Amino acid sequence: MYKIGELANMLSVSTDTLRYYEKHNLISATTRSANGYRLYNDEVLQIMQFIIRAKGVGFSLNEINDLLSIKVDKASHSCAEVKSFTEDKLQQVNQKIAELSCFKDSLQLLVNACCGGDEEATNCSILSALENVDATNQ
Amino acid sequence: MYKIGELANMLSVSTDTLRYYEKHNLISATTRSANGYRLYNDEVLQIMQFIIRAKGVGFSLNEINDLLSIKVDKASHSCAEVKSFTEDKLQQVNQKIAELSCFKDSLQLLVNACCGGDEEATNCSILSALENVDATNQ
DNA sequence: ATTGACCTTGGAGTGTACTCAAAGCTTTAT
DNA sequence: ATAAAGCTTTGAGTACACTCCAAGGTCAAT
Repeated sequence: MYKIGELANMLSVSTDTLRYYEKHNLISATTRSANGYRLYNDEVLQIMQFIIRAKGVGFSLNEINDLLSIKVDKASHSCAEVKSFTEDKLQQVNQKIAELSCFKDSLQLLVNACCGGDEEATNCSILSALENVDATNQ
Repeated sequence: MYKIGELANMLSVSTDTLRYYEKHNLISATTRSANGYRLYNDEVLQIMQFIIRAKGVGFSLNEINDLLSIKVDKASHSCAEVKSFTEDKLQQVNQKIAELSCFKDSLQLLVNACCGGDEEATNCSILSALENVDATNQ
């Protein structure tokens, strides 16, 4: 079990951030010690890693909350709802991947163009590089 | 040339947003009409599309500004700097793609598990699905 | 000529996601 | 035993990215 400072350290976030996420129901302390200190187990560590990743790719804390609340439960009456919600998110993720692939290709073009050929710099900005990528990729 | 309302409409953003981006040097009006109205050409449209995409995958306006300012210029003395900056961004993008791929696989697992097999729901949350994906993908 | 939809600027207000400070209790180290 | 570091809560402050409002000028249609 980790104290809040230990967990914060492992994740490179502040203790304030962990308390903020608790307040907004993204995580909760596994238990409290006799003196009232928050104690966390590895599951919370894992959830936090998920949250940090999801934030990094542009999901808001609300959206992350939605993602975390996805439960495929045999007994659930709302299985169809869960499925359609998850499918929506899947499509969002696919869209993000497609956009990032465009970025990647254009950045790669820039890297290749720069300092590569001495004589010609065919792409002089990320926009002109994107133009090339857009043209060939779609 | 488009007036601000026309451009905003094409992009599904507000005119306030366009003025906000101008104030923060992400875009600028191509010219002004005699009466002081902002007028935009297709280049600005393209830049805005880039900004919207980049925002969608988690880049801040400051980072987007950095991306937009990448210029591979034969005459530039800082070609090496540009190259290394671009390579850094490329790595960031690759990282984001890798994380999204994890998300994608785990969401796909959830979609498949839900309402698919009548008897078994092997993955009951995005976290347990992610566990499976992490284990097999890395 | 006047109504309504559009544009201008400047400045205030909002939501999200932290971040810091105050006042006080607990633990660890010297 | 005392100081430093770490924990608690509550509440205020900050940065980012808009979003809205006020006061006024412009344009197209009736």
